[in-house]
Amino acid sequence: MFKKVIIAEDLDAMNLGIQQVLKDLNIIDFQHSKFCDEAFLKVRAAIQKNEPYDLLISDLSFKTDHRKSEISNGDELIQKVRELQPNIKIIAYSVEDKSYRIKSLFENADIDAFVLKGLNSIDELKKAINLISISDQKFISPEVAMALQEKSNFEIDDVDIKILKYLSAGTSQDEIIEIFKSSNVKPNSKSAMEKRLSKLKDFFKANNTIHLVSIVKDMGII
Amino acid sequence: MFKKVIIAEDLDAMNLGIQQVLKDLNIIDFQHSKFCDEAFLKVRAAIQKNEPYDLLISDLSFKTDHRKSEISNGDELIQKVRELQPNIKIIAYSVEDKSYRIKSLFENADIDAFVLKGLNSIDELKKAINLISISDQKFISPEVAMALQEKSNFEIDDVDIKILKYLSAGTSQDEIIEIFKSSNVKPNSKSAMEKRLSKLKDFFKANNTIHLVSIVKDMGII
DNA sequence: CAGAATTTTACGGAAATCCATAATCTATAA
DNA sequence: TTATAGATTATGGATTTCCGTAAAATTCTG
Repeated sequence: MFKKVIIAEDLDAMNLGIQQVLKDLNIIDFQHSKFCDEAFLKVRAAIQKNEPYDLLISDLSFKTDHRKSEISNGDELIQKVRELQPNIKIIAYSVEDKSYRIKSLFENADIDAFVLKGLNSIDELKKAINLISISDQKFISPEVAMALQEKSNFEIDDVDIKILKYLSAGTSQDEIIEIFKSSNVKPNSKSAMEKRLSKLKDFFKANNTIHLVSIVKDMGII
Repeated sequence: MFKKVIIAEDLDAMNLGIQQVLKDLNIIDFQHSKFCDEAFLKVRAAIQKNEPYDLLISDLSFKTDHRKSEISNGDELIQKVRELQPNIKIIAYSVEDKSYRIKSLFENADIDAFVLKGLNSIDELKKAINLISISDQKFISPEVAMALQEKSNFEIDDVDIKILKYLSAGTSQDEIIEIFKSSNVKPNSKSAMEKRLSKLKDFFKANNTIHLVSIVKDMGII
């Protein structure tokens, strides 16, 4: 079982719940941070003291603070911790249920478990901790398990995301083309833009561009 | 101090935190529901048994369940409980920080306190409970206190919301007009629609309709 | 290198939206 | 009743988006 755990979670009420879980599992050496930056510093300090954490439980979304922070969300924190300490086990514990993001956490940050905050998440969190403490298996909440199976034949690339972000920020298609041209983004013709949008609308089953932006916003893609 | 409390909160980890607060305040008679419908039924049952609750602490957003539910979110629950039992005290406890929605809770559902889930929300929750238990004062988390001051000279009415919702669902302006006509919504001409949209875009400083929908989605208005 | 396949770009007409102006309707007060 | 202000609707033209077709460019393949 894990000996030393760090929790990154901003909501204090939620923190209490997680700590209860750890106590139930007889894990007594744990610390928590309400800020990503702080959590990262603690991880680094622990390594330098040669007493590294062996488990990170991190939320994904954090309240944006008045003070400027290096790391603004859980995804980034997880990514940086993984780079710093490749052997640490990481559990993402979040209400985020969009397969796109969950998939990316497993693929890019190589997390060990994804537990969906929900009606029975405390049990799942316990299960996840137990499982990954004794093996290298991955744990994922059943409600979102299919997220990993879903392989979309259609890949959304960075340019697509860029276009969608510009659109949702009120930029017209022509303006986006101008921006792309002046910043040397590869396909930058009116036709290419229209074709991309058409594909996106097709893929997301959107009736029009407003609908498309609305959908991808809901999905957390932008 | 309150004698009998009901909590409506779906996330179990969060529930633990709230229950800890109540215990700290020596409130022992409390129940919680993970579903809005269930919470409402409990409130009604308590009234019929002549042992009504004197405090409701409710989250705003709930996981949508597979089973169809009458009441789908905290706003509706609060509204219905307020109608059923006008003298009950109500605390909304949520991460929602959009002034539009908070304002509406105080004005339409006459809630007694709004506590923002955050870094120090447990203290605030205690303060809120203490305050409204001994007086009829309102409590609101300092982070969002200005929400109530903000008086917008421009009123967004139900038709505006309806239009924005239809737009974000992929309905074209012409289609919305048809829908309005066949359901006898008052202003239902192309011009009226365009004028409304123009005012909304002006008010929200949106460049175009995509931008507008994007903004109001971010603000939680739709 | 030649040819094929794919991607990018160009073009044009249809449709939708945007925007300003004017006409019509409605309610209220003199 | 009539005048007037405000709201609703109508109209038309400019702009933008939509969508299909086709040319041009690039990449892939043998």
